[in-house]
Amino acid sequence: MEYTAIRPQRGLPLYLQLKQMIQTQIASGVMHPGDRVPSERELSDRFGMSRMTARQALLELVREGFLYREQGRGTFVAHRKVNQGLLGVTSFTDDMRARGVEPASRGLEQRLELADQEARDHLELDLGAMVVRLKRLRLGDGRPMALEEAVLPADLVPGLEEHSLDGDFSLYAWLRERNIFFQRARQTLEAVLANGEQAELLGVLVGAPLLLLERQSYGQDGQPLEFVRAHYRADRFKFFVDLTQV
Amino acid sequence: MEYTAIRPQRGLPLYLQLKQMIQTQIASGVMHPGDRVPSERELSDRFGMSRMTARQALLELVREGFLYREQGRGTFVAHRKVNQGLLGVTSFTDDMRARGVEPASRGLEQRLELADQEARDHLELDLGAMVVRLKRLRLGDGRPMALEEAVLPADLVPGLEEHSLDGDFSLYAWLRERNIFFQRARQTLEAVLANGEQAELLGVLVGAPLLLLERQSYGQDGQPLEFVRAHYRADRFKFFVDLTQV
DNA sequence: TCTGTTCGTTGGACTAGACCAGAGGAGGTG
DNA sequence: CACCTCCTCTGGTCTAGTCCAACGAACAGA
Repeated sequence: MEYTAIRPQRGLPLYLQLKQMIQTQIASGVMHPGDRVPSERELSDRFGMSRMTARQALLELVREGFLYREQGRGTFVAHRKVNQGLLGVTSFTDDMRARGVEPASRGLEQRLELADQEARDHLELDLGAMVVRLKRLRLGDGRPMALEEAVLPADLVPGLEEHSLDGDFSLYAWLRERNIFFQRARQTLEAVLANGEQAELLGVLVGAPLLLLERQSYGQDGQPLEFVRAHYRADRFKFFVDLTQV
Repeated sequence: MEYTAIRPQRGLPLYLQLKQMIQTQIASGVMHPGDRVPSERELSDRFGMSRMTARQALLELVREGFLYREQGRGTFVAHRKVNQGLLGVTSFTDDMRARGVEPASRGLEQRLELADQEARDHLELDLGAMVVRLKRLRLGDGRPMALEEAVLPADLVPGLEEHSLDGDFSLYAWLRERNIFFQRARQTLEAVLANGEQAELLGVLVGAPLLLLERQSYGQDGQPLEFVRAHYRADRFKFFVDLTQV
């Protein structure tokens, strides 16, 4: 753990500053899963805060899944990546890997464009705002699994429209590297029938059953970060949702 | 808020005792949604504990969705019932009501029986254990929406096998009244085709698309509480999942 | 070599205070 | 009457300690 000065932001609570510092170190790769985080007493000594304050930062990170604690041993960086940053959803990548299938993607569309009505509604943007639109074909072991279209506010993701979408590119990992985390999401899941374009790209017959997922994700300040619409091949896909009360 | 003595259970942390007391009062109907809970200072005075200890109990209940707080005003009993007790899933009842459809049920099977292999696996039971099996047809505005089969350990739900399943009976409400809460759940969702029995009961053609949901729920001690397998009419059903990082 | 015991470290629980900021009611003033 | 100020209540943050329980390493003895 780096020895950084703490009071960089006046006005922001101490425990939040410490929390963000640790969160950044995990996200940036300074600390790895399994690494021990300094103890409550060590942090409070080092940063000149009381133990309860350091404790509050650690407990929040534990609740959010970034750390885990073992009495008598210490506090450690969590292995599971909180399902790509959001409790409860399993991402395409996670789900595929969990079933021993190698995930990949093929970029279909990728452009910076003027937000249309639907995008403005979902992302709470004003007329004239720009968005980045990504359309990808998701593959599992090389076979088509899903068709996914994501729209993000352009000013939040500069450079995204030029990044390669092929191979094992993960949008969530890309965002995480830039310290953009999801805080909340609203997702719907339903069954629909494949239209011509979808059928062709996914390699099924027109009228085949597809799982349609729509997700609206919000960032840490509550601002909309992305809107996703994905069509999954019903015969090759099953959703897992892990739900925790705490 | 009732003035109950606090140290009824030695060994159990004070803040957990307070938390359980408040939780019980909400579940039992002593306190209603919107009611103000005593302030941190009032609770600490009344029960002879420090403010931080009372605070810990309140904050945990806030995190679990039973209470909400407003700075300068107070702490209140939450209106939303955390989606029938579990963050993230919308229950059949909630989802129907949200769409302005009146939910109802028709009991199909209901019996106390020896747990079969599958039930023992899902509920972590020993050979010879008994389970309660409930099979219901779920209706929305009188029309068939889903076929639901739930299996619960018999010793945890005495009397359930004799309770009427028809009308607006809610299993989760029944459990809540007995202070049985879910703590964790694992759910899968996939698309399947209707077989003969399902098609007849749901009023669709054989081969029609259905959404198959399987859920395994765990109680506050981590013991399995129920296993549910439900088939939803794809044309009439859409799942909502609200996901929160905190 | 194995088997306890001791001891330092960690997280868990708890105390008794402090100051701040937001909400809202009680009064006073125009 | 309408408006403003002040005072009290609330939760939010923070301090500087205490004692306990679990873990594990170092150590001592059979």
